[in-house]
Amino acid sequence: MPMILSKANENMTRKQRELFDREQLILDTAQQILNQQGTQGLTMDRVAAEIEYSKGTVYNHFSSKEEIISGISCRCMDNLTELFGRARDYNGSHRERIAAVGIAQSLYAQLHPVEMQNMQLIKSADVRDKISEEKQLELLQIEQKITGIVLEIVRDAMNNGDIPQDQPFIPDSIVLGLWSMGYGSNLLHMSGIPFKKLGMQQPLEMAWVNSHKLLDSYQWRPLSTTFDIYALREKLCKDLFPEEMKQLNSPK
Amino acid sequence: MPMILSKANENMTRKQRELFDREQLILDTAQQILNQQGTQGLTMDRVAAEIEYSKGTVYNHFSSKEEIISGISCRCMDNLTELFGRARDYNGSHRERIAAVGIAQSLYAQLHPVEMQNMQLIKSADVRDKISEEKQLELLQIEQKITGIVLEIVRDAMNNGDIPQDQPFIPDSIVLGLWSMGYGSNLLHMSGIPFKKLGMQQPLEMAWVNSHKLLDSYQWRPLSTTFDIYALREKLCKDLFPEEMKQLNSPK
DNA sequence: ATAGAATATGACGAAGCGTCAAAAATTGTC
DNA sequence: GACAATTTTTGACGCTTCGTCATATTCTAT
Repeated sequence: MPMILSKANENMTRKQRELFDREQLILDTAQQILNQQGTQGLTMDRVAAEIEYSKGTVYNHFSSKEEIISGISCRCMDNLTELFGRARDYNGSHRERIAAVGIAQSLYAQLHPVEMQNMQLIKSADVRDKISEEKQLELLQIEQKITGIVLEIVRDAMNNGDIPQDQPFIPDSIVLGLWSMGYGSNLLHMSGIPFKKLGMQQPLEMAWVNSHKLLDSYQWRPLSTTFDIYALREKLCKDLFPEEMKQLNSPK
Repeated sequence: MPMILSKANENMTRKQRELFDREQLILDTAQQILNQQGTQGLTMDRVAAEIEYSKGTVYNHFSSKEEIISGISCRCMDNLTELFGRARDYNGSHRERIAAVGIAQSLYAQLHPVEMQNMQLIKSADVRDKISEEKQLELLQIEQKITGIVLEIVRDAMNNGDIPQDQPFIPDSIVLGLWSMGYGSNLLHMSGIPFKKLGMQQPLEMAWVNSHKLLDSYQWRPLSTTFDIYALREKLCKDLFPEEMKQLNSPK
């Protein structure tokens, strides 16, 4: 069996580089199919045909369809991590940074809805059981990395005195609160429930309001009662995610 | 083709009653398989074998596997609705009632994890596309019913003066906030992420805390700073969900 | 009792997954 | 450069499941 490398490396032989490149090609192709035709449109035969190799070769790289999907998810989560990283490194108050994380998530969900679905899909027990131990560990590590970024911002804010420390479970509860809210909003956003028709606001829009409500409740200063959250959003979008905003607003 | 009724009715003929009963039998059987063997374990052939009819007969009732799953989800959502109804009808403050809704959701998630997964599964685009218009409408209507219960509690609270009305988007934003948080927590709870190992709290536990934080932020009186949320939880569990608590604590 | 309608059946074709023995390509050695 | 050993590729194959449909069976009403 061939040696497959999931991470690029300096001293790879030509052969290894070839294999690595093909692995990326498979993921690229699969992702494209996924975006165009959804999960059912993604079949191993189709991927094989598309990359002009045989099915067996595809199986040399990924032992199942689920492995491919989780491979795609890993890359997507890396991309999301990069956006989160920008938020963490933002030169502003901690409250602004944590807000930027929320924007990052929302932007990503809007720009890459299919990928977002996949990230959730691989969390379901059925799919997870079909993924190898290694891939599961890889996913977990990325997940930890993302959580770590958020946790770091919260801890820094606490050390900086922006959040009073008189409450239990902080910073866990803040992280989980924001995480749940963000996740849930995304899920509702993609659920196809016609909120507009039902005379309700959009979940993603409300997530922005409610996240700030939550942070206010933890007394994370400056409180949103002292500034305009929509002005902040515009500022952060412009400062941190100009490219993403352009993509979002351009006619696809 | 046979006439299939999804709703029970007073003046059904014997034949219609038979068909209706069989439809329930199929759903019961499928649900059992689902609980024991997961989504992949559920096949049309297996259902047919189990109910001792042929596959064609199963297809006379449900035109695809997804239709069965959404049928199960409808029944589960009805059950959840019943729990929510208890919360709404609770003889206590509005804040206590909305809190009871949160408990209802959390209890249901713990008692019926597989069903909860399914309710989320049918929201994914892939599955939704395979469900008939009628079933989608039925799902939407139940969803609206559930939302309506929560909305009703919030509106009553506002009319009662428990929530100040100086903020925009209320009550939408409260409903969506709680909904997102509840959904997200469930998703994380079932995601298999080892929060305990990572030194973090359990999502469902944190959802309880964070929901109250959110309500506090909307200044929904009485504020959680004036009472013990854990004592409240115990009281509500005892008053409203004694049977469910017993099930939860009994060794399955 | 019997015709006609309603319902049940399971063999069948299609599609997709994952495997594996054989074929092809690559590498190393003299 | 020839040749053996190893690695890689291939696609036909077996298996499972879905959903269909012509045929068989059962029911109903006269």
